[in-house]
Amino acid sequence: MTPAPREVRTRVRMSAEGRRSQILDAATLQIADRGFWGLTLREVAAACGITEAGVLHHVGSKDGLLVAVLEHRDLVDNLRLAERLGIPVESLDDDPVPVGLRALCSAFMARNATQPEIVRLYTVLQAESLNEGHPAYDYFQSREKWATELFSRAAHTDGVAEGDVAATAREILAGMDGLQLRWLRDPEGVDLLEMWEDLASRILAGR
Amino acid sequence: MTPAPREVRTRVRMSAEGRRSQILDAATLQIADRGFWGLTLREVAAACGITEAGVLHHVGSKDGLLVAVLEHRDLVDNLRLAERLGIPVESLDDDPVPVGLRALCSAFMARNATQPEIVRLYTVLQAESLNEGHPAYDYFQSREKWATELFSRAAHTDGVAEGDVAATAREILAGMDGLQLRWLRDPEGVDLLEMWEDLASRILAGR
DNA sequence: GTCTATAGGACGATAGAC
DNA sequence: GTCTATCGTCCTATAGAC
Repeated sequence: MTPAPREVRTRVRMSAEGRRSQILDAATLQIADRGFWGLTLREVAAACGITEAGVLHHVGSKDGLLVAVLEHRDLVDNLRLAERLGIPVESLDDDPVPVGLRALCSAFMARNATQPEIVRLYTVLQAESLNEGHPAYDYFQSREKWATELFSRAAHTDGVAEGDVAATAREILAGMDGLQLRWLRDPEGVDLLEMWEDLASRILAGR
Repeated sequence: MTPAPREVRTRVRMSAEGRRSQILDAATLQIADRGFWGLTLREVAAACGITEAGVLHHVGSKDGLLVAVLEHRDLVDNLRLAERLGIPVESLDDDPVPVGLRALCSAFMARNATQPEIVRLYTVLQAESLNEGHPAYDYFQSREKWATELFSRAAHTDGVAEGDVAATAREILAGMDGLQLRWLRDPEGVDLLEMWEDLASRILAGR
């Protein structure tokens, strides 16, 4: 018997940037599937056609991979949101925000409806990171604060009564998360945007 | 130097029932902290003062442990809910339900407010199990169905317009999940029941 | 009912060659 | 920039003694 010839797979050569973004994409999917504790460098490496050492070269550590994924999402998703609103990204941080609460909400949900995998990523990590020991604990604490303030500013722009602003923002964020959960569990059976518009009307009625 | 005497720890003898319930309690806390993928038999065993083999003797496998935890919660939590409503557990399955929607919701949330660790358990598993490969996928699919039907029947009892029943139930469940998430992230900063009563009023206004 | 012992992998990470 | 090789650890599960 002649020994099977050592298979020399032609590996794809990539630029550092290209490889890194391929790694982030693979990790994003796997975190959405199994959360951070279920993420393995091995599977990410396999999906990219390189070794675990290769992955670590680009992101440093498993924690570093998570951070990189979240930073990348912040960048991309804020851009997509601003695009839908027809405003520059930076003005999301302006006070007052150049857009009303209802328009902001709709843009948010319309964007999310186009990327279920990303919504699932956030849903899983948001729950997992309720524990202080989770590497994304701080990230999600400040993300919640950021979102609350953004929606509060938009509520203010819309003329919602002063005392109601914080509660309104909280109810909106809560409703979004809850509806998205149901949409992810049964994407065919429910229409995210239709559910949202109905709930939003009720939350905002009379304020 | 005399060698340190071999420490013979007096192990606590327990009945099978007692040990099993100790195991379920320990697993409940760890799943709430790290989800199913982060759960390890080692830590559960350590918390109970026995070995991994000891844990497996009682629950068969890691999957079996998760199932046992969820079945135990169903039993206990439904009892606590029925108690608050002043009805027997079985009548939760009656049609019509002997209780109105608003009362059902309030009892639900009042019970949950007393057990944050359990709420966290469900929050984490509900997100993790969005993936079909998760051992609790089926459980949460049927739990969602069960809850939707329960709240729909209560809505019907309350006289909510026929066409609105399903949407109402969905919005209520979504709102509960979303508010609980915020409460778990900042238990001191927000009042779960106060937030809920305000949101519930808005969801139910005019139906 | 719980133990010891162990199998048999999977995991994250590092060092150093190419 | 990616590899091979390896370390040391953690993991679930089984077999069989006590």
